[in-house]
Parts: sequence; structure tokens; C-alpha cells
Amino acid sequence: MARPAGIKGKQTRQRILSNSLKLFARSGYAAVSMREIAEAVGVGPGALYNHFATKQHILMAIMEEHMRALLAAYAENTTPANDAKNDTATARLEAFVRFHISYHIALPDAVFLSYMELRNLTPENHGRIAALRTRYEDGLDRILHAGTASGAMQLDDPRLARMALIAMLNGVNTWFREGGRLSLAEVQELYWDMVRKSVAA
Amino acid sequence: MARPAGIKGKQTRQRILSNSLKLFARSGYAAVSMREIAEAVGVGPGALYNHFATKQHILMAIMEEHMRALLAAYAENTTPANDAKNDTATARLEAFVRFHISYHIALPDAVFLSYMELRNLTPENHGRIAALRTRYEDGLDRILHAGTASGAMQLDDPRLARMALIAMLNGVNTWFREGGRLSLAEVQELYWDMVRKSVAA
DNA sequence: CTTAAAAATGAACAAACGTTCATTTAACAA
DNA sequence: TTGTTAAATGAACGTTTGTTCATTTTTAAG
Repeated sequence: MARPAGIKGKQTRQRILSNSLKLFARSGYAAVSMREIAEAVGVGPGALYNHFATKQHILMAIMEEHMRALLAAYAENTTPANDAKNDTATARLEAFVRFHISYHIALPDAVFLSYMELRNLTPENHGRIAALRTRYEDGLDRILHAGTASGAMQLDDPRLARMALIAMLNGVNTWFREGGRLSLAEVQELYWDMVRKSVAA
Repeated sequence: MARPAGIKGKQTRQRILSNSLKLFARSGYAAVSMREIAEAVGVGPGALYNHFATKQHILMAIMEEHMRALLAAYAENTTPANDAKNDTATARLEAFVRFHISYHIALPDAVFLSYMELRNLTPENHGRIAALRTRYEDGLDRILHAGTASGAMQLDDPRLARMALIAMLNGVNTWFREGGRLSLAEVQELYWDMVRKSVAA
């Protein structure tokens, strides 16, 4: 066999990315072989190299796309209705919490991968992903600073608070399961209640 | 060469564990080879198998020892002075927070490993480690239930609160560095402040 | 003093790894 | 219709992997 009929390259590329994501999330980047990926996609091992130069390029493509999608979704979520100028810091924090939880619950594999496999990136790629993540978390930073400045919040160290809140919210992916005891709306409500109180004046 | 003079087996075993811990934490279990471990320890590859049957046995030994040490340290920390019968739920929660942070900051590699490499354990080993962790986290569970029962705390879902707080506290290891901007005591204070408020009535 | 067990060596094994490449077929532009 | 490129194959490459084993030396017990 050679090239199959009716196959577009872009389709195969996407199938490589989605199958790799699943495998990497389940077993870890280092434990997944190119042959496993190829079998999941339904092609021979050599075909992967028509779309990605190396295994690391697959990992990097997944992470970069995830971070860019996250930033785009966050930007859309916060403008123009929830704009910094129009809302109080508390309202903006609530919007951040609800967005973060719903987005992360919807894409558990990509979130998990983007935190766990940073060390398998080259230093250069690691820096690129870290920069994208910082860009996202800076949004929370601004909210917390605005809240302390206005007196609506009481935080002795906004930087630590940012990291503490991010860690707490990310934790939802370690236990939340679709169709489990709590619905997304309930989870959002419960987390927001704790976050709101934790930054209270 | 063969067996060197003055070598006790228990010493080599400990050196294998400590060097493997460092390597696993830095590069990930799957990315570390038995030859790397042997070189770090200063022995040939075959010598490792005098002490551990497989690579997985090394990982399991590290995790199991870490969890048992954590449970022992926690037990010592909470008895008899901070006993459940003598202290309020709030005081016990503060003790838990301070203990958790100081213990986790002191052993970042072991903590990191015990969360990251669970998936590289066989299902049976995974269950054993998970059971030990549950035993530890149940301590927090009891505190939160006691607090809500007495009215000192207000939590609509203590189980979610437990997981949210554990995630928040574990996050300290992703950024805290000895000799950094904040001291251990300051970090304990800041986290306790947020935790205290987040469960407040 | 003899003997069995413990500790280490380092070569060797089969399997799996990421990647390359000559080759074949389909798609598409000229 | 012809020629070029895109997509896929699957065998092959040189490494590296976890693990085994015959052998050697030290330790410790009887």
C-alpha cells in the first residue's frame, strides 16, 4: 500500500495530535512510543514524520495550541462585558474562577499534559510555554492587585495568593468526573465560595 | 573487581533509593535508566538487582517509605498535645496547615515524585499508595467535619473543601525555594491566613 | 579453618526505541 | 496528459532499554 485515496494531510495531522494527547495524558510522554501513536492513528510509523519532525514537536504542538486556545477563550470571556473598567475586582475574580473551572474541566487531558510534561520540553520550548502561562495568570494578578488597592480584598502577599488560588483551582481536575456527585455549576459555586472568603477583607 | 571491602548492603540500598529519588524527580521515572542510577550510585548496573528486583520496585520503595514517614510525622505532630479531644477544630486545622507546609517544603523531591509517578505504578502498587494518602488526608477530613459540626466553620461540601485545600497547600512546592523572597514561617502564616478565611463561618 | 551467603562485576540478551529512506500511490497544477 | 508534490508504506539503522548470569571477592557464621 501507499497513499490512500481521499486523505488530506491536515486531517492526519489533527488525528496525530488528538491521539497523542490521549496517550501522553494516560501514560506520560516518555512512556509512549511513536509506534503506539502511529497504531492509534491508523498509519505506519514513518507516516508521522510527514507531519512532525520529531516526537518532541508533537508534544510542543499540543501544548502550544492548548495555551493559545486558553488565552483566546479567556480574552473572549472577559471582554467587553466583563471589562476591567466596568466591573469591580470581586466580580472580575468571580468571572475568572468560573471560567477557569469550566474551561479546565472541559479539557482535562490537555490541562494535565501542559502541567506534567513541561520537563520533557527543551529549555527553549519550555520558556515559550511558561511565557504563555504567565500571560494567563497575570490576568488573575491584576484582579488581586485591584482588589487590594480598592480595599475590597485583604491580601498580605498578592503574588502568593495568586499561586495559592491557581493551585487550588487546578486541583479540580484531579478528582472531578463528568456525571459524578457534583455538577459543574455546583463545583463552580463551591469553589467560588471558598475563593471569595479566602481573599475577603 | 568483585565485592569491595567494607561495604554493607543496607548502605548501598539507601544510596540507590536516594539517588533514584533525585533522578526520578528531575527527569521522570520513565526517562531514567538503570544505568544512570547505577552510575550515580557508583556501582555497575547488575549490582542494583542485588537490592531491588525491578526498576518499579525502586519507585515503589521510595513512595511507600515517603508515605509512611509522612504518616508517622503527622501522628507525632498531632499527639498528644494537639489531640482531637483537647483542641478546637480551628486550632487543629492551623496545626495541620503548618505541618503540611513545613513537611512538604522539606522534602520537595519525594512529594513531587509521589504525586507525579503514580501512573507508573502497577494497579496493585497504585492502590497501596493511594490508601496511604487517603489515610493522611482523612485527618483533614475529620477536622473539617468537626469544624462544621461545631459551627466554627461554614462549608457546604467538606469533601470538596478537603480536596481544594490539599491542592492549594501542595502547590507551595511548585514555587517555594529555600532562601527565596519568603521564609518558611512567612509562607505558613500567609497560607494559614487564606485557609482560615476560606473555611470561615 | 571451612563453608555459605552477600555484594559486586561487566559482558551479554532480546526487545523496543526514535528516526531514516527508497518506494509506491493519490492529488493536483500546468 | 504530464509532471510535481503530498501522503503513506514498512523494512532497516544504530542505540538504548531492563534484566540475567557466570564469576569473583568479601563477610560472617559454624
